[in-house]
Amino acid sequence: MLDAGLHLLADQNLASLGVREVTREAGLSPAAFYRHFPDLAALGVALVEESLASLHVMIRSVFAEAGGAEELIDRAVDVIQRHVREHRSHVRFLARERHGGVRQVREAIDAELGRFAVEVGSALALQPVSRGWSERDLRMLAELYVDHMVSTASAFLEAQEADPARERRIATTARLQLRLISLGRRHWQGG
Amino acid sequence: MLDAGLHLLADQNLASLGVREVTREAGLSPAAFYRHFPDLAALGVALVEESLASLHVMIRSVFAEAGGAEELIDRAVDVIQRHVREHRSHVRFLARERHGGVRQVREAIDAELGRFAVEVGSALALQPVSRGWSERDLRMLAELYVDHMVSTASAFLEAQEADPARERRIATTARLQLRLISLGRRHWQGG
DNA sequence: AAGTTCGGCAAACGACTGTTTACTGAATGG
DNA sequence: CCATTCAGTAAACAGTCGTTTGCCGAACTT
Repeated sequence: MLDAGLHLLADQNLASLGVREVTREAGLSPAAFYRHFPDLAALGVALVEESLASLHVMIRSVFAEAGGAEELIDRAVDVIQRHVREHRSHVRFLARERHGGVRQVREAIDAELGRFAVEVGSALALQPVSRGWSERDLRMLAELYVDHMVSTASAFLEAQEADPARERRIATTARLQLRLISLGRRHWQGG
Repeated sequence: MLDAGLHLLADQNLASLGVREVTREAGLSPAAFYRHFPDLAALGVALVEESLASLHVMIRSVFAEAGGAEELIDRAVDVIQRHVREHRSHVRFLARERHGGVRQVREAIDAELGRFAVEVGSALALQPVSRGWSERDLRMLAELYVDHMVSTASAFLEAQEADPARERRIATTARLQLRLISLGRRHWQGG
């Protein structure tokens, strides 16, 4: 049933989804829906959880093996690109509902994205480059990285309908941007 | 009628909006809608145009008077914050429909955001700091700024429901991030 | 003054909606 | 082996929906 919903949300958004629509897609009767969810909002929240499970795995795989700044950047962009490719529907759902019409879902996504920033922050704190950085500056940097990741993922999402050239352009741009940020990081001295 | 739509889209998204709903809000009969738009998508596109008109004015006001990097950063964040405050509905609409369920609207927003990046790029090219920058690097930087602006505006949007403390925190973070980017810019040498 | 466009209305069409109810068979557990 | 939970069904409820049609007054145009 989650799969049915996700499939329908490919070109629709949660607020315009119908109970009957979902059950029809799933091959069930309308009443069956209420056996599993009270609301469509509840189904949305369930989809958020499903979508974000893989995200934390993803970030850890970036910082898993150490390496210079360049390798880290390349690996990060690669991981984002692959993640969008392999979890297209989930990523699209998150992008769409992040500012969508259903508050519960919006808040669930934002909360999870916040936890994500904290996780990135801890990983950054362990890098030698961050020696002497204040808590506040570290959090600011983590948020910058997360926002950048979100933007990049969105860009991949729109491109990745069989347009490899545009896809490569996005990857190149993302790498350059990360390199510029990394440069700013090395010359940072206090806020 | 545009106003009625915009008002309803405060807690809904375009795909779930109904013709009857809009006309009811506008105090007209359902049939009246079709005198002005063939579709609800058409109404959406009209709203996009209305929403983005003020954006170009806004950016020009940032670069209007010159000044050091610091003044520019402060002014940019100020302008974004004020813009979100004064055009709340329009900004919310853009954020919501940028990845929303109606393709025509999505594409209209993306196209306009692209033109926006070009405009920022030209402005950046005029700054002394950009001497020796390649076309590609300039565009990359412009996109980074635009993405950052979008993220910041979204953050303001969620906060600005009578939560001034969180609002200040966002402004501070945005300024720090821009300062870090500016730092990376000064030390950039070719891609 | 005559004609035409413009923006509005009420009414009607069938199709689709969310949700509740009462019922059924299969699995589970004591 | 009997009771209970689980996951499903069909049918019905009163609404709402998008869209078309025919009609009407006011405002321009010529």
